[in-house]
Amino acid sequence: MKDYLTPKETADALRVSPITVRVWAQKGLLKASTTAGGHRRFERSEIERFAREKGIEFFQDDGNRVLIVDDDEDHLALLCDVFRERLPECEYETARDGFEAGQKVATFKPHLVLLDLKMPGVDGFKVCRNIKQSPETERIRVIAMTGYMSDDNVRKIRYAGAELCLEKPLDLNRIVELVKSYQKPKDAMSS
Amino acid sequence: MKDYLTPKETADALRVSPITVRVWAQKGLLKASTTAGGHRRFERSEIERFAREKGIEFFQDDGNRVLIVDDDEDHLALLCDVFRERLPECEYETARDGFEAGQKVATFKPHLVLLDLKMPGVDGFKVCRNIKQSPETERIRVIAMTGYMSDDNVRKIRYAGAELCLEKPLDLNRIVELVKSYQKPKDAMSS
DNA sequence: TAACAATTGGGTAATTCGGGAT
DNA sequence: CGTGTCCGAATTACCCAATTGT
Repeated sequence: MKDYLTPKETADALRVSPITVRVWAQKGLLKASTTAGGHRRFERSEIERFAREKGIEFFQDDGNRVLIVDDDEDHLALLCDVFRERLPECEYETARDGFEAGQKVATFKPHLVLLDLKMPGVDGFKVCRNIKQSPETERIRVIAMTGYMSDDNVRKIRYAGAELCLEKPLDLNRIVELVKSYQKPKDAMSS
Repeated sequence: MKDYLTPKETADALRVSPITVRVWAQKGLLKASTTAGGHRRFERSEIERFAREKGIEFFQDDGNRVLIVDDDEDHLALLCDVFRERLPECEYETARDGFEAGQKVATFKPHLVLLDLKMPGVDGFKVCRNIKQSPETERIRVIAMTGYMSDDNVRKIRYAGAELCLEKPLDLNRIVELVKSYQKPKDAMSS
């Protein structure tokens, strides 16, 4: 996912004409960098700031992005393949440890995280808590996956903010249906 | 660390499509060497020259950013305070675990990471390796800190790509001097 | 070595951009 | 305040065979 937008993309995202975006940029309301040829580029974060300030909506959130976090390479590949085939309309990214998960959450901005809890050296609970604690990421849904479905585990992960906890081995049909049901709703009633 | 960039990497750095980079290369605006198969490779210094000549801040590399990674809240606060007082010209961010470290590396884009290796549930070696493996972050310097300065630890962290490894408790004067010495050089004479 | 996905180069056409006056 | 139009220039899309990296 690019971290910058062209003027037209920015205009589409703010539901405004490109000319208006240009004027805003000229007035300095919307900070921009420029390409070598003088065309403007806008940082995603800057547009978010501007939209928040003006109280308008930022419509760049098309597409459903799913981040799969698992330290088992094979398991990761399997999940990816299944999802890509069954839900090709989503984008997928993967992470093998906490660091990667943090990077991908920050750059890929997933709507949904499939989180394996059983990673040696990586605390899945902590990852979940981190996601849910920051205002920037708290709206990301988290589905936990664990091989040890103890009451304690379930309580802890729900407390950490996960939507639900699945037991491994996974019922692939079920999880595909779940992810489908967590896709971004088409009617975004805000009132 | 690679000293050349592919067209796509160059395009990302200059916030432009690969096609545009190709056009620039064809016009001779951007000097490039070619592989045996005819694909272009761009030197980092050449890209910097081009960016400077066109007057674009191609990475807003004004300011020196330091990320401090430590799971000990007190230690973290202490280091932060010391640095803020002794090196007020730098910006500082903190991370308490791998996830946060990933997030901060992606968003804060530090030039230097002070990395504590002794974090339960967080593998500092892995964090270092992650940073050094990705082209986006490989240029970030890493200074490791450990309470257990065994030969094995030192070897491992150097192998993971860290610049050096310090023993805790830290010599604060020394580490301040070190960070100072790792600041962005002011004279980037290219000719 | 073979296979495979992602990237690249080349050329032309289409789109988008910035600026300014309106 | 947001937008349409004109123009020259910058950027990108599209085609497809070849290259690269794993």
